[in-house]
Amino acid sequence: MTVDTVNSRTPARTHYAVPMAGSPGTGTRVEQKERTRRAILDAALRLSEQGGGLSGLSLRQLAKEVGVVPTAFYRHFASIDELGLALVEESFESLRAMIRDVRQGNPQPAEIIERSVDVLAEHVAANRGHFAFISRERYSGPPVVRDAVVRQLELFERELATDLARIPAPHWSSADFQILANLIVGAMVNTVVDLLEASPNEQARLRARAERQLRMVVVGALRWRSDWQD
Amino acid sequence: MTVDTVNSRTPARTHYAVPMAGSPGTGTRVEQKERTRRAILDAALRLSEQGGGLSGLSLRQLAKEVGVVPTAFYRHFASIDELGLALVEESFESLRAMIRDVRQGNPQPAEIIERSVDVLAEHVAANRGHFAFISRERYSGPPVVRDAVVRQLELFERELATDLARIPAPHWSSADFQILANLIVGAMVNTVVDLLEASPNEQARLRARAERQLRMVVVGALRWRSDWQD
DNA sequence: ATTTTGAGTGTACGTCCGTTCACTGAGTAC
DNA sequence: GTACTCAGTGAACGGACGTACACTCAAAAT
Repeated sequence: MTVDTVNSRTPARTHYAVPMAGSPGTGTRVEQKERTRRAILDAALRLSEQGGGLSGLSLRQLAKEVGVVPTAFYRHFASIDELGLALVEESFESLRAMIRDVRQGNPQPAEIIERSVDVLAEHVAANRGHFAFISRERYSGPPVVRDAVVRQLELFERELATDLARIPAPHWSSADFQILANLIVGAMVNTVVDLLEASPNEQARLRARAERQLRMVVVGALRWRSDWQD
Repeated sequence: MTVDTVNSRTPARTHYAVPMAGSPGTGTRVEQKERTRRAILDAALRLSEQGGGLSGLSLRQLAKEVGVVPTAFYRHFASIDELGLALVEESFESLRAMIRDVRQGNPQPAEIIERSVDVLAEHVAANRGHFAFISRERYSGPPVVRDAVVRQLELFERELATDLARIPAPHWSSADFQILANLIVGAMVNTVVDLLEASPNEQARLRARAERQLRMVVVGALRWRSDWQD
């Protein structure tokens, strides 16, 4: 019986004991753990983009993709919700890297729209997973994750509003900047969603569309007086 | 054995044979079928709003909510996808009723924005389920349903573009109207999403925001010349 | 009065799910 | 060199899922 148990388990080791793809066993224990954690995060992004979002993701499916037994998941996250929160964090880090990228280089007002859209398109292409995650889980997704995304997006919107407040607009209240920021963020999120499932030449069209929309909005904003109505 | 079978099945009839809530058995057979169909559609809207969207909806859950045995579902729809398509149809019927409601009465350009937003808010409040369904399944949701929603939304956008094309704007191309319509529809869908989970006094703020955004966009549009750039 | 129809019933199946538990064994601290 | 730690294993559970199948029994058709 003892022999039986040993025999039935030993071969499994050759399949599982070194679970990660690519460069397997190298490194210390914490490095190995981090590597598995990354593999889980990546697999979760990949699978939830194909399947029905994060809520439609199963532990077993995820574990199989990573090359690990289902229960091993719990060594890294207490639940799928917590995994989701980590992905929110990561995805918005992507987004903040993007605006940092926009800012650095040139604050010339004339080019800023074109440059913003270019950087947006680049970052969306380079970080599909993160942007798809944000725009998807914003509406579907486990309530906790959904709330986290919405909160981060509101934060981002407020930051944009304070940025916008530096443009010279005599008759504007701070509420007006907030409203304008909401409009712009909404339009850009819509652009991202469309970009994510567009062929390369459609992407060019979408970039042109985004630029024109931003220009329209900015032109409207410059002519706007908050005391016109209401 | 035969007796056993009969005995074990007979009592169930008293629970299920007249399944619908409210006014149960009245009417012809086709009326009764229609009543069950409606109950399924309503329950699907209700449950998918609480749970994880239409993709997170289970046949058994749905059947229990309706007060019917799971397999009875197949008398009305071949699959959940097909049920989803019926809901898309119904939801966009709601939306078209809304724009009909905007049009009738007054085409005064000065009031049209205020009236549009008012009607939007009313219809969203009156048809929560439909509007929530559209904005949710647009991104999550079974691929077939998702595609149907996206297609209908594009259609709606094109209709708005032709409506807009009647405003006097000398330097506009038809592509410009399309782009403007996209911007407006996007902003309104965002408004709907926010309205759906807002308290009554927040709803007033959101209506004011939507009005201002529309005004900003329209002001920008009127000053726009498509030959400015690109 | 009879047959036919079909919405709804109830059982049973195989599959996947999340989570528990005791375990192994290589890397680490002592 | 020994003891400890802990990422990963694998079996087992109870429950929910979709769907098949044969059935019932009033309403509709004849």
